[in-house]
Amino acid sequence: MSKFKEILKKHGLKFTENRKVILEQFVCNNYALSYSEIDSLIQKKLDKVTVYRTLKSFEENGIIHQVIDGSNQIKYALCNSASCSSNHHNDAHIHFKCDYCEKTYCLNDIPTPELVLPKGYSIAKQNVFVQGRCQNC
Amino acid sequence: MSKFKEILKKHGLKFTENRKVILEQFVCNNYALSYSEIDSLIQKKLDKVTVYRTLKSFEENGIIHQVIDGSNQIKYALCNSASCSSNHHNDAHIHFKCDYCEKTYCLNDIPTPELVLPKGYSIAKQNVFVQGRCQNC
DNA sequence: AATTCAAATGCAACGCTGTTGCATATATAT
DNA sequence: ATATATATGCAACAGCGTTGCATTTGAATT
Repeated sequence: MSKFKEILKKHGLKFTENRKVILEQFVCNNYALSYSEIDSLIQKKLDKVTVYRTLKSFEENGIIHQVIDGSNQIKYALCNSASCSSNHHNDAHIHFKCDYCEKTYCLNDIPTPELVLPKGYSIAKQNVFVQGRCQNC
Repeated sequence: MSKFKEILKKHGLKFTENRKVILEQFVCNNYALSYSEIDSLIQKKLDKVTVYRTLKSFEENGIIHQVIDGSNQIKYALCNSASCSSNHHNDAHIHFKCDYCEKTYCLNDIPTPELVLPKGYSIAKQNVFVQGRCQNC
């Protein structure tokens, strides 16, 4: 069984050519992707509805997670396979957006810091992203 | 001189009725506002181009700063008057988005934490926002 | 108070993001 | 080979944010 088929199966998704093509982009690129980036990267021309729905089902099944980087587009990146499964995400790491190459990377090894908020606030989720210059720029 | 006129003057902007109306929303609401929220809050019907351009000039002149809260809309909140001026923002505090009332607040007293990144990354700006339940919900 | 001029505003038009409803195609289990 | 649930594509739509251009207006000057 191909690598991509395996990943899809493991997360309870049918294998289709379109899903393979989209998943491949996440596996082969180590930065967060938006719809428009995926559309540019792939050869096969997919309807945008297909892409958006595929992204949503990947997210719901623990394959990818949303990455917020202030771009006003929804971006996604591969989950750290160990920690995420269907309907239970665990992506509490920092994201880094490079101001030069404009790519946003998961820093999977850097957890989000512990914060203390004023009385009355309860924390459900933390989002930390850092802008600056990346290793390659 | 009215309060609003004073603020605008101090930041080098002409006083206009439209600017007054928009600035008023930021002064009277202690949470971050998007274009559509401003449009709903104000009585006078303004062209959206005017609102967007006003927001941009407020930002450029140190009156408001962008607030990223994963909503995929540009939001802004008043700057802490002490620390921001034209073309020099200093808003390194945490933002809190309430999952219940869906408002995003500046926690001006909670600075963004110090982070240590892997070799090769340099930090220009940090963005931290926390989701959860706010004081009022 | 009238004049002037740069700056602010409004309008029209546009491109992009993301979504919904519905008809058709396809992966997989039988 | 067949059946069926699901994936896909198409059409249409609503909202965000921007640009170009013509008009209006704030405020400085006379």
